[in-house]
Amino acid sequence: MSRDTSKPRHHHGDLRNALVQAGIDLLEDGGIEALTLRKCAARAGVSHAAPAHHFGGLPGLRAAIAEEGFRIFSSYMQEARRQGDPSARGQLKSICRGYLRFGLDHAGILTVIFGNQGLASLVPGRNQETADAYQILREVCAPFVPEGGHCRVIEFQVWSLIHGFTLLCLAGEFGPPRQALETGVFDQVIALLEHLGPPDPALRS
Amino acid sequence: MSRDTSKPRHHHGDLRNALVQAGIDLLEDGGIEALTLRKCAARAGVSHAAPAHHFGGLPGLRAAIAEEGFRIFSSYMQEARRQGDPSARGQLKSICRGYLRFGLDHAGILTVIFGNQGLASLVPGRNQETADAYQILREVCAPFVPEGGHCRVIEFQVWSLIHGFTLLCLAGEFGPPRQALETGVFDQVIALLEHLGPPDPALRS
DNA sequence: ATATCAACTTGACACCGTCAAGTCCTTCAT
DNA sequence: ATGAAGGACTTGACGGTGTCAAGTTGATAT
Repeated sequence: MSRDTSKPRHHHGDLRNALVQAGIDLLEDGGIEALTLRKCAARAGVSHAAPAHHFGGLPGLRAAIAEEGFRIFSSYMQEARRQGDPSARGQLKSICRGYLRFGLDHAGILTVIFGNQGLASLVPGRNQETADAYQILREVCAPFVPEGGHCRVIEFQVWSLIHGFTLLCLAGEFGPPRQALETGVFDQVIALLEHLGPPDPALRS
Repeated sequence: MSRDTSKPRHHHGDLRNALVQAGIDLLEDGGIEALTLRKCAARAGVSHAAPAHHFGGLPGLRAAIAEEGFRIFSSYMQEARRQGDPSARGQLKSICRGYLRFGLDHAGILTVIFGNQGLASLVPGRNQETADAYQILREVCAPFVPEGGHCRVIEFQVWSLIHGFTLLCLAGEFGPPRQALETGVFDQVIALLEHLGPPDPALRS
């Protein structure tokens, strides 16, 4: 027996998650401008002020979506590492490719994650998924850290390069975004990574 | 004899430029969220619908601001090239530094220029200032293009690296943004450029 | 059975972008 | 000089938005 839906129900049960999912759907459909507290509420079938109750306001909703978005991002990174050539360079190339693919697949989520005030302010102290994604970057970069060098430098270099490339692709600066993955432009750009310090011989393919 | 300001004047004379400047001021003060047609109008002392008359709507205002913003960006690039070490690598480092400095000085403008839909859609066919800024990048990258290589590849690599680093700095991913310029982190990151192809001997310092 | 309290609704407010209609002022043809 | 034309700007209205205060519902604890 299904519940009566003709009258407003006051305990949705899982409204918070439903609102986050509704927000992600709006984001994927209409971009960052379409993400609205009231539209989230309407899509979840609740009153217009319900989201504010759970998230405090629009920034809170964005933070919750960023958290979930990072979970998706992390899954892209893990999948990329699984699929990539097992060599150190193959792994690095593959996660860069995964980064770009995530950006093209989920441009709106990327905007929310790294948008405006940045992740740092959205999710103070980070969360598990953030740490997971960054850990993958660390691991894949590790073989390229020169003896006595700072691992952060390599990570920052790789992160900056692929992040910038992804955003400029989305902005259309390199031509039609989808084309970037299919043509060789992407491979040529990350070819710069070939010039990184010599990978650990133990991990060389 | 100054004009009567007690009654609304219907021909401002230079309202379009005044509105763009008001918009830039709003952007610098309160970030991208503070850029509003009505606030622009108020700051310029005109009615709330005046901006729409000149720019068609909010996207049009953003496009006009992006155009002016690119002029500022271009001046940063030119100044950087003037100040940099005259060697090919010194020039490259200096314009990267100029890019980052522009981002830190004018985060809101950077957001408008490369935000969301990207410059490509904002200024179809680009304009002179856009071409100027890109020309500087091309010139500074030229010595690093390997024989028979595609110059676009080097340009895309450099652009991606510095763009990504700037945005991640602004997002706070590398710690307090201002610190990035002062400490050596920035130099370490763009040290990746040291691995670019050998500069033209004629331009080597 | 009753009190408590979180979950959600309702209603209001100010601000926003946009549109239609109106007013002012310049310019240009006569 | 005069009048038509039209651009520059105003006024007023509309629906959508975030946020707040107050109310209502329903599960839970006593």
